[in-house]
Amino acid sequence: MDVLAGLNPAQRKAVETIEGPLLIIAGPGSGKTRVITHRIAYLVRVCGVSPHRIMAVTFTNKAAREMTERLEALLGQTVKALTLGTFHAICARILRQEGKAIGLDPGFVIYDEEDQLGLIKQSLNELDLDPKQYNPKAIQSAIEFAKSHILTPKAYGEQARSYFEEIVQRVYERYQQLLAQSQGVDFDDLLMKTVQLFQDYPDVLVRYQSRYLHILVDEFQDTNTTQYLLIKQLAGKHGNVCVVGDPDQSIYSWRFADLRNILSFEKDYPNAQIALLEQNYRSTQTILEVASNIISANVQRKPKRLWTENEVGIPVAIVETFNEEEEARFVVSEIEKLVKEKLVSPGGCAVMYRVNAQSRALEEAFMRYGIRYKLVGGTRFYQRREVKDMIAYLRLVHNPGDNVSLARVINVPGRGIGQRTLAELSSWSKSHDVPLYAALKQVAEKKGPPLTPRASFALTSFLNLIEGLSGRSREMKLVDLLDEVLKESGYREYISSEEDGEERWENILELRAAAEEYNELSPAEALVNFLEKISLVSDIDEIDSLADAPTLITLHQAKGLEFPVVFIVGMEEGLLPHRRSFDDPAQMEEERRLCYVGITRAQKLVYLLRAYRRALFGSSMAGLPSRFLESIPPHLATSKSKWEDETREHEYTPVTAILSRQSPTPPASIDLKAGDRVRHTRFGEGVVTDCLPTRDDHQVTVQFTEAGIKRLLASLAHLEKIESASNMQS
DNA sequence: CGAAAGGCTCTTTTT
DNA sequence: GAGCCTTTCG
Repeated sequence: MDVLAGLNPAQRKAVETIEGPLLIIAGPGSGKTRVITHRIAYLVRVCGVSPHRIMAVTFTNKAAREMTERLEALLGQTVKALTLGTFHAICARILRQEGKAIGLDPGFVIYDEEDQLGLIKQSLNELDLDPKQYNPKAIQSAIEFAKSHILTPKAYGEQARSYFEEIVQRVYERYQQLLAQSQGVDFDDLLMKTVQLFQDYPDVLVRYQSRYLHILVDEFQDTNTTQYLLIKQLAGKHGNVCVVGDPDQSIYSWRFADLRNILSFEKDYPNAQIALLEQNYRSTQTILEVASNIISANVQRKPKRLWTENEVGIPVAIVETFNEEEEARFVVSEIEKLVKEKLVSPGGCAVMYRVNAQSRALEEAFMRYGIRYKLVGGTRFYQRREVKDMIAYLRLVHNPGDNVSLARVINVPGRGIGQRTLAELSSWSKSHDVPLYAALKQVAEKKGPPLTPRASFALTSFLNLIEGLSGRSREMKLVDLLDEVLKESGYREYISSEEDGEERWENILELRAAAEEYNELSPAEALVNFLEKISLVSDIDEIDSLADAPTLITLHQAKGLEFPVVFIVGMEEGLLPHRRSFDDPAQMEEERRLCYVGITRAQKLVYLLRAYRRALFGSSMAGLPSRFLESIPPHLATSKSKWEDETREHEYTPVTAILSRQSPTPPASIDLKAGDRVRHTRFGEGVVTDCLPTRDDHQVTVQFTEAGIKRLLASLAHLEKIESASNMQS
């Protein structure tokens, strides 16, 4: 097997350069995943590197899974020895192994953002701070900022510049104490604590440094400072670090991803080599040109020239509707039309938007037309209340010290344990410096806080419930334990009495099915592995990703995907770009990148829609067209207003008509015809074989001496006529 | 203790 | 328009 076969020169360089630091700048659709997998295969197959000594970091579990599959297909063997996963999963593994050194219990729980917010509110409460004055979400974000920069509460306090930041420091401090009490960590802790571990224990670091001969990081433009330092630590010995990314697709600065990581990689690694992947295999020339025009307006950017050998394609459609309902109707009926004409399958269409709230109008329209659709995102599976409740029970059984889970389910289903009782219990446990669970035990022995007999009884029966489950958990299959929890806690009856009980019950069954995969492991192992998996996975793997239906997705989530046809809705000032970015040029550039990411997902067709009025957050408001639309050269687009003036509809040529048009509108004159000799900056010299007028341009077919036959758009290709056909004849 | 009612906020969300 | 929180009342 030749792992270099079929790669273009730039890709080849990216695969073959294995010594020292390498920066791969990979434009959209440039075969990035292919390069990464081939590179690993090259290391293993050609260079004889043991998979055990390679680390590959991805940002999502999905990406990790896909990479594993492609790699196994390429190598024809499993790659278990390879360290391949997300930053968080890799760090969690290291910390379970080595965390004892920094006082971390190997059985630590990983709390998600909701748990995190709960702990922040609790901290505020304990510090007598008003959550109305100090928004818990803002504090959550500030703590995330701190942890993304390896700032401990103390260090954060030292750099605090405002009163709010001082408040944050106090909350952060308390919050960490609460986490420690429950032997819990949050997502950011996984990264920060690993870096700290390596900082404080050089011998541990050396072990890992020595092991990893080669390190690969995907989506490098979205790494934060902590992740950057982690990679720097790990690569500290061998220095073979390969990072892959595209600054133009950096859209997570609000999670403190730092574009400087990729922009200044060469500074930090002076001997770094660079591979530029600029050939696009995904989109038409027109789409690529539109995208390039949009992104070029950014100032904070290294210029990059994307090109493609794909066909010229069709102008993007800019459509204006009266409101979001009409916008949605247009999308749905257009999809229906395209599908009917067999131009695309339903699953080849995607509708993208800035905020999740926009999906509602679309969903309604799809439903009204009776067309199935796939909604990506929304409330994720493991975030659902009932699923989290069940997980909390399991966590509690596994680790009774888990105060967060205990607080979550102590009165779910209702057992008459109200706020009053809980406050009593928690203040008692705080003053005696023991976990809530220990306080419960004291209550049962009548040594706890003074409570009414009623409350006392309720607490004791909850304790007995958990004790009983814990006792039996050691010899039960995970699924049986789950069933036991459902039965003994009364959750089953509770759920069926709920509003949408049926749906919630089905989610529980789904969780149960996920638990069944752990049947072969010992009860203890099964529980631990199950809990680990679900805390690091955001969703059950796209359940009906196989269904042939259009996808509804946010622009953020669309990164890394591709579709033949892409609709971007809500191209309005305030939405895309989002109003929150108005006063910050850096954020405005990120909005632009977001738009760029959306457009570059498309292979064949792009529709950009905007509504004159839009109902969002209750009220309906008129909005101006997005400034990003102004970056699109008019000759690359067709526009249509569906409402302002019905006569204007005639200006718009439906895509279907363009696709099937035989005799086009009379084009503007052009100075090229068949037989002309021309020169192109990239392809060199050639002869025009055909010149076909399009809507307001010309598609020129050229037989190049070196590069073969290419179809080019006259306005873009900058063809220089070097010899006229008539001259040759005369 | 818990249900009902009114007030406030509101982006994106790989882990 | 919905979800979350606080307040109020039975």
